[in-house]
Amino acid sequence: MSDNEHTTVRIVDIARMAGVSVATVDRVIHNRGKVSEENLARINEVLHEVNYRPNLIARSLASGRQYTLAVVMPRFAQGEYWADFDAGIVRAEAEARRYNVAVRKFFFDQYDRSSFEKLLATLRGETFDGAVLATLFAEMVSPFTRELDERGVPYVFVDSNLPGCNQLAYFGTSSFDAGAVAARLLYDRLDPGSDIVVGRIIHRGDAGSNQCRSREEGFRSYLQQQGFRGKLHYAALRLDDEAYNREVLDDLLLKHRAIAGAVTFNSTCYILAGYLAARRRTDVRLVGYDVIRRNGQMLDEGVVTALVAQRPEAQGYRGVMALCEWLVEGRRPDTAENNMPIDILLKENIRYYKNNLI
Amino acid sequence: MSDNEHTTVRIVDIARMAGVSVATVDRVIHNRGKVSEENLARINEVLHEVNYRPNLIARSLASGRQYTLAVVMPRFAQGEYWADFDAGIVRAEAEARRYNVAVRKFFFDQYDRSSFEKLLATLRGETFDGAVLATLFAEMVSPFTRELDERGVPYVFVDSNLPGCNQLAYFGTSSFDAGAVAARLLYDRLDPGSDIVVGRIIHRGDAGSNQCRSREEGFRSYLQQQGFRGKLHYAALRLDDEAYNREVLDDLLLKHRAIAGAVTFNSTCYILAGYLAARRRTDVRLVGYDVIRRNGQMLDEGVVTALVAQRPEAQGYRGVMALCEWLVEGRRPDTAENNMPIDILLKENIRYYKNNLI
DNA sequence: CTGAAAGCGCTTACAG
DNA sequence: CTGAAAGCGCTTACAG
Repeated sequence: MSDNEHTTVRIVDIARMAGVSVATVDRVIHNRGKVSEENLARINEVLHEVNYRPNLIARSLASGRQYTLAVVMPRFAQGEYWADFDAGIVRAEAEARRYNVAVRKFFFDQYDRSSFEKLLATLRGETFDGAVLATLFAEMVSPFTRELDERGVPYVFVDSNLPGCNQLAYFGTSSFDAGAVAARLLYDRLDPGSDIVVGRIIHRGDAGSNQCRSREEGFRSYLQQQGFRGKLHYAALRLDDEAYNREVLDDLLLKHRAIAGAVTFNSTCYILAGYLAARRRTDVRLVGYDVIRRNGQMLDEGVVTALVAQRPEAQGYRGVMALCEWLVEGRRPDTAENNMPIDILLKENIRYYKNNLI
Repeated sequence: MSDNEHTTVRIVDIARMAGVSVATVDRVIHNRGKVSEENLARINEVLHEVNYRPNLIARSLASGRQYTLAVVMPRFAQGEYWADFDAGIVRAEAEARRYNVAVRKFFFDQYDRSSFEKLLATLRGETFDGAVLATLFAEMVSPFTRELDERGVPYVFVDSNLPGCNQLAYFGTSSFDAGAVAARLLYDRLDPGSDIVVGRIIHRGDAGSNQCRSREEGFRSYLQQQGFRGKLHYAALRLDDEAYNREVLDDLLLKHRAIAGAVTFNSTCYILAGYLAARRRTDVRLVGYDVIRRNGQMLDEGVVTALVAQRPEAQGYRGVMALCEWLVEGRRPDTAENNMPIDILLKENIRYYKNNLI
């Protein structure tokens, strides 16, 4: 049928078939306009006929186009939740580099909404071709995405999803269902009449993330369905004040003798765990979120019954790669809402969870 | 320091710095020999000095080198365990294509060792640049790897690891610990004195995979540690013979009234589940392996208490990608033994597990 | 609106 | 042992 020994169809082949030059074919492929109607039609026809697939490697090499991605995420210390997310970003970065995609990270303080406000101001002065946005401060993220829409900058959400925005994709768990999972894990080990402590970290200017709120809703909803008859008691704890926390918890546990369960809806369950271990309250079952180092230790030691986790590395990795594929190849993610697996960690399987990176 | 406006150092830059041509630099980079001692030394020095990083995209485009990977795996029907593994292969294939790496699949019948024998004979007549080997028939895989070693063909193991081979890497779970996880999940819901049924599928010429053996060891070891006082009863079941299975199980459950738990060590726990559902034996807790469709359904319906899973897609994906990176970039995997996460699925979190691909 | 030509960074014969 | 030159498939000025 042809004297062409190439198995893959190249632009020159298209050009020859359509009787034009490669430059014209290129214009059509990239919708750059400036092509006569008839050439446009003919070239498109050929393109379809041979099912043309561009060689992305050649494209990348030739174009020399550099993309920059902004990753907007909480500042973190080693061993904290967002460090795992960052590990995913680092992996994606290495891969994206091959396609001339660079990653710039922008940090805010997750416990200080004004820091996020300031960061947004900074972002307004920066240029980038795509953004990965951690949605902790939902009320501020939403309006900011309008600006990105206007600038024509695509963005991806991670951590928790936001309705009414034009996100290219979302990577994270269903917070509501993650709440139900925690409830199941705790309730499996509880009498229906037991009470439960809910540990909460109080921060300056932090009304609690919407993720935590959704988790709690899911948690309560599950208990209700199962006929839970006990009560939930809130313990307002502090991040680095062991003595204070001890006092609060001593008080609470003394007052409510029916307490046999405990839960936190963010990654700080090691605080409650530390207390229970110190007081030798092996009668209280504790369930929390995220496999950060200190939580993992407490699970290992048997103080924590179970952890619910959300693959932060995968969220980071896939967030970056989704933008990368969109920019470089013009390929949209198969699914916009990627509700990722809700992982369950027990003493018996936690040691392998670090090998979690995709 | 330089009038060169390039931020990345290219081969021409190296050549200029060393006072040679690009061809000579290329020879040094690829150890092709035929370079004088002094040039070799000088070029290597420059290479180190500037920390040269080749542009892989350009390399790939220029070399046109095609690699072929052989994936040796069980034949499967839709909805079966190896279909999930295959999904990972397919994803990796799409990615590897960009680097001129092609994938060829070679199938055997996992329940028929002679089929594997035949396949190995076929493989001896085929040429490929790397292989992903599912190690179900361990006794035959080991000697075959000697041949691959001689041919200089790198290989990766999946499913279960084999000692004493030169595998580039292994991707799979620790079968022993996966056994302990199943035991924990079952025992959590059992009285220490209850008996347990172990469901086993009997095949022609199949002595049982070493993966199942290891899982059972881990399972027993956990129970022993926890002070389990009941007995394990084996039920020899058939793949597609419901009537037969019913008879066997009716018999067993009648004889041993203490049975309150059940387990299978391969992916066929839906068989036991089907029986329990039909007989309305809600008093028997069942734990099994792998989120194949029929198992997932039974978990959803509450017949199965928990499933233990091993990320087959990730195993396939990472197996291919590891070989890809080794061949194209000469980069070895960070770790040779990649014991992947052991996942726990309950009714409450299974619906998100399909979004498991990396 | 169109095409010839140079170039992306590397590899590969080929001639010496 | 060495280097000049062509080419991988695509993009990008540039001249018309």
